[in-house]
Amino acid sequence: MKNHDLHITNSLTRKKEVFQPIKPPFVGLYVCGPTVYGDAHLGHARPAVTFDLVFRYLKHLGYKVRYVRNITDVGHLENDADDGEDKVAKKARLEQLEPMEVVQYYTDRYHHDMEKLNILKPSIEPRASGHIIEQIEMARAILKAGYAYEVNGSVYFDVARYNMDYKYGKLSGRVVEEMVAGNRDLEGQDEKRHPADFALWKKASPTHIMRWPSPWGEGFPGWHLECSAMGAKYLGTTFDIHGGGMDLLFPHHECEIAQSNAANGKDAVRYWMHNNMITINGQKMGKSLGNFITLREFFEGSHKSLHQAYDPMTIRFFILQAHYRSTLDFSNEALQAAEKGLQRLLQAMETLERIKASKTSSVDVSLLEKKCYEALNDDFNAPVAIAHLFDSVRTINSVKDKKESLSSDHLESLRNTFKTFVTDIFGLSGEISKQGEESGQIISGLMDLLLELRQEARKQKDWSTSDKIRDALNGLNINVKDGAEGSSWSISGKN
RNA sequence: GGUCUCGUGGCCGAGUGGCUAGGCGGAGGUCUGCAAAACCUUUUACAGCGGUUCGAAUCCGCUCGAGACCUCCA
Repeated sequence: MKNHDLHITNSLTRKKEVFQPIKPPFVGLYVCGPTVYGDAHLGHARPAVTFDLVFRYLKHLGYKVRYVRNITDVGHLENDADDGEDKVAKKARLEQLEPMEVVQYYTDRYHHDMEKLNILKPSIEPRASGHIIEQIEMARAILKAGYAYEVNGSVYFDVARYNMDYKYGKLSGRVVEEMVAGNRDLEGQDEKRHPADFALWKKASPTHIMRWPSPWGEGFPGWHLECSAMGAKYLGTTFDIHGGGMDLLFPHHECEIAQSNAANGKDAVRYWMHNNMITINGQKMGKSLGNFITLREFFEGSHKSLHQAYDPMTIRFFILQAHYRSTLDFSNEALQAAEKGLQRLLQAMETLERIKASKTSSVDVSLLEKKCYEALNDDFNAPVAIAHLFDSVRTINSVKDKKESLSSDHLESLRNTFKTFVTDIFGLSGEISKQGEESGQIISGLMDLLLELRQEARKQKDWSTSDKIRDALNGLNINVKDGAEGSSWSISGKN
């Protein structure tokens, strides 16, 4: 285990707290995954990248992390009214598919997008529909404890009753008494005793497709219950970190807290982490607003708002350049800036492999590693760590230009630090390495040959031949750069 | 209406009492057969008003503006 002084902003206290796992070296991390009834959009990439960073960094520090990210495939209703339709079931009805076909289709596509973004797979990826029994058991426990009631085959959480023994609303700062007045009128809430009550189990109407037997008749679980049930099953009744988007803070996470306390008599989560939203024209990118752009559309450039296609790594870097608790505003300009910046960073890493050590160093690079750790220990401040790395990029390029020098110790230290942070922790990788060992080797071999031929032409001042090679490669999005030490090349972004 | 967050230079974004983050863009220069890249210099900041302080972008108050949640949303 590395020595560290990791601080995490806990949404529950709204303060930065020292991170102390319950049972080191183990860490339990639960993150709310997607409801699989549509393609993932840019907004979905935010928690994925954020908690991928958390996962990677905790592992890097030496923790044994069990990372659970669920797939919601049942119980997520269009709205809170009794006639609210299940999101998955609705999609299935519209497309005339079996609900599980919808689930499988979008789960596969989600995985594909996540892989492109170089998101590590979670340790466990449980589905809500695979844990009906656990959810029924939890609902029973809550009923038995007296914090829920049954009406017509549905089970509702009794918020008012719960609030007498615990404090409902401590995460979102809501007060139960005040929630009645502010609540909008929703039809079909007759069964609930209090507007703030929420379903643990819903009776299935005769036409409802997704249904399971339960002590209360055929039905399906409420949305909030799955996370509580699956978190407890795989991470224990108390675990370290629970993450998700800020928009889930209320009611979803508030309900989770209540369910866990009601069922187990204690809080399930030590540290609540919430990533902020991605905005577009200053407004939240979201499904209901219809202003979202899917990740596939970004990768292909196939959305009318996009001026070009964006590499998944550009998206990843774009997200890492902002702190996870800040909103991040999308625009083509901002993404293009991220694309250029990432190229500069990755190019410097390649340069780092090529430059040769001197006897002495003219610059001090020993502090870089320390500064990067300090940044990440401060609530995973990736943008600050990246800024430090960019400072070293300038140094690296100056060494390449023979304006500065590095000793072999310093050079080695820089290489290690860049690999650790850029590759391992930030999960950023260049195009070439992703193409597989074999084809990558072939390409670099071919490029060496081409550049050698071009160099010979240049020696003989045969500019037409040398420019022809360069222009043709340019046409393939390969940039040729002539330096003092010969020429180098890189693959540029797609246009 | 309630709860909360935010307003930083052309753009994206760190910072949260004194030491002008960083990236992208613009301008000038060095290098180069040309180009690209790189390097150097440079440009425009902390919404407004008041207060606390030796000192505020940073703390407090007010005003204006934007957003999130209160229904599903990452």
